[in-house]
Amino acid sequence: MNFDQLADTLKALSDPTRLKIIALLQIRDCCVCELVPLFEISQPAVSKHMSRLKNADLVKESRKGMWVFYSLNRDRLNEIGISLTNLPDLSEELRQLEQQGLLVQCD
Amino acid sequence: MNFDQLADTLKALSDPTRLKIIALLQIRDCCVCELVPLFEISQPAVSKHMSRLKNADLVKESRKGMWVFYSLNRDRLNEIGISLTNLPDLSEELRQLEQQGLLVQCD
DNA sequence: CAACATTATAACCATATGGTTATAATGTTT
DNA sequence: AAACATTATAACCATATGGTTATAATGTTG
Repeated sequence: MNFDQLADTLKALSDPTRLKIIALLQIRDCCVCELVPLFEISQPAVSKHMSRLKNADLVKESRKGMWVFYSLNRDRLNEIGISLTNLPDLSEELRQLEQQGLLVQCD
Repeated sequence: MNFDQLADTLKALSDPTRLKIIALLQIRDCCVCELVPLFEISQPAVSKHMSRLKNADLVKESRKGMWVFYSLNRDRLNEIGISLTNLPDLSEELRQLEQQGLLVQCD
C-alpha cells in the first residue's frame, strides 16, 4: 500500500465517533438507527460517518428490510496493519440499548 | 487509550508526507534540512509536520549544533497498535540524497 | 394507496488542515 | 561583530472535515 492510500484509510479511522463505531462493530453488526442513540449527533451525521467508513472499505453494508446493517471488514483492518483490539469495551452500552428496546430484531 | 486520544494520534499519522517521514525515520534519524529536498514543499511546511508528529509523541527531537534531529518513538507506535513495517522502502531516496551531499554529518 | 420508518443526500456553516511567504530565533563561522 | 545556516513561528489562504436542518429515496404496514 502506498503512502496516499494508507493516509486516506487512516484518515477514515481518525475520528472518535468512527473509532467508537468500529469498536461497536467488533461486538455486533449494527444498523444506523441503533447507532444514532449512542451518539449525541444527528442521524444524517451517523449516515455520513458510515459512508466514510464504507468508502475506505473498512465496513460492508447489507440491507435487511428497511434497515441497512453494517459489518466490520476485518480483512481490511489486518491489511493496513492496525490492531484495534485494545479499544474500550462497549458491551455495556449495547446492553443498555437492548434494555431500552432499541436493538433491531430482523432475522 | 480512549477514543479521542487515539483519534488524535491517528490524525497525526493520516497524511502522506508524515507517513513518508515516519518511513524515513525507520531507516535513520533525520534533521529538517535533510527532509526538505525529499518533498516538494517548503522548509516551514516540513517544520510544521515535525511539530505535529512531536505533539503526538510519535517522534523525539534532539539538537546537535545548528541541526535538530528527529527520531522515531517506536514505543509510542507499539502503544497504539499500528505496525508501519510495510511502508514502501525509502533507502534508495536516502542513498541519492547522500550522493548529492545532502546528508548531514555531525558526530 | 396512505402513513410511517429508516437511510441517504443536499445545502449550508464553523473550524481544522496543509500549504504559502516573511521573519524571528538559535547556533556557527569568519 | 557580521554574515551565514538551520529551524520555528506568524499571518494568511484554499480546501477538507464534521456538524446542522430540510428533504428525497426506499421499504413496510395499516
